[in-house]
Amino acid sequence: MPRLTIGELARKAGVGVETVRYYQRRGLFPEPPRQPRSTREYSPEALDLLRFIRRARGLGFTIKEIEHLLVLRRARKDVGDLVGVLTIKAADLERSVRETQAVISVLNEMAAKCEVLTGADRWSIFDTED
Amino acid sequence: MPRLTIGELARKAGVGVETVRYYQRRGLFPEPPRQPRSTREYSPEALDLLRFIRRARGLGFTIKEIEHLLVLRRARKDVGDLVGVLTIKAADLERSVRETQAVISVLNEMAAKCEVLTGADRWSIFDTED
DNA sequence: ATTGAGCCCGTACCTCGGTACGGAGTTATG
DNA sequence: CATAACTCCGTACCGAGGTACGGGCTCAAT
Repeated sequence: MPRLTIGELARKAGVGVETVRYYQRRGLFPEPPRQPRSTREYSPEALDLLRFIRRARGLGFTIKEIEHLLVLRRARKDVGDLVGVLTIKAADLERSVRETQAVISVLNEMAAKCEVLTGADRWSIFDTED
Repeated sequence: MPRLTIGELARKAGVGVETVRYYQRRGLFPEPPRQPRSTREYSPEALDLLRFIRRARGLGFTIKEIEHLLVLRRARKDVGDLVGVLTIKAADLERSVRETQAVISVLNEMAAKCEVLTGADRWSIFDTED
C-alpha cells in the first residue's frame, strides 16, 4: 500500500499542493494520518477522492455541492438521487446558457442597428426604453 | 438644467449610491462639480452616462471593457470599431456557451450511465480515463 | 558538510463588482 | 428648532476558489 506525500498526491491528481491544503481546511478532504512526525501520508483512496473532487469541479459543481456529493459518496450505497443531482446541475447550466444566448441576441441586434447609423448616433444603440 | 444629488441620480439609473461612488473611485465616472460645499451635483449627462454603464454591465461587459467603451464614446465620432467590440463580445459569450454545452452533454451522459448501474458502482461515472 | 527539495504552519493576498459600516456634517420638512 | 433623511469620507467586508509568502523543519544526495 503505497503512501504518498502531499506533493506526490497533488501532482498525480493534477492540482496544487496549496489546493489540497485548502480542501482540507474546507473539510472536503480528511486530514490523513501522519506516521513518523509531521508529514501527511496519503493512501491511494485519498488520490481517488482528490480526482473525484477535481472532476466535479470541472463539471461546474461548487465546493458546497461537492461536500454534499461526498456525503452521498461516503454512504457508498442508496445513491438514488445521484441522477437527480446531475440533471439538476445540467438544468442549471442550461438556464445560464439560455440567459447568455439572450444577451448574444441583443448584442447581434445592436451590431446590426449600429451598421445603419453613423457617427455619434451609433451610441444610441445602448439606450434603453424603460 | 436640473441638477441631481447622488441619491436621485442613483435611483433614476437603477443602481445604488455606493455603486456610483465605486464607479467614481474606479475612474469610470467623472467626479461632478460641487457648488456650495461637499455634495456632488450631477447633470443629466451624468445620468445618461450611468445608464450607459449599467446597460453595458448587463450585457456582460466588464468594468475594464467599459472604460475602453467610454474612451470611444467620449470621442463622439470615429466609432468604427464599435461593431467590432459588440461582435467580439458576442463571440466570447458564444465560446463560453459552447463550453458550457459540452459540460451539459457530459452530465447527461453521466446520468444515462448512472441509470444502468447500481449501488456504489454508480460513482464510477465520475472516473476519468486519462 | 552543505546545498536543495519538499514539507510544516498560519496568514495575507488575489480577482470582480460591488456592499456595508460608522461617525460626522448638511439639508429638507414639519 | 427639532428631527429625519440625506450626504460626506475612508475603510472593511462579501463570495468563490484558490494562490503566495515567509520562517522553520527534516531528509537525501552530492
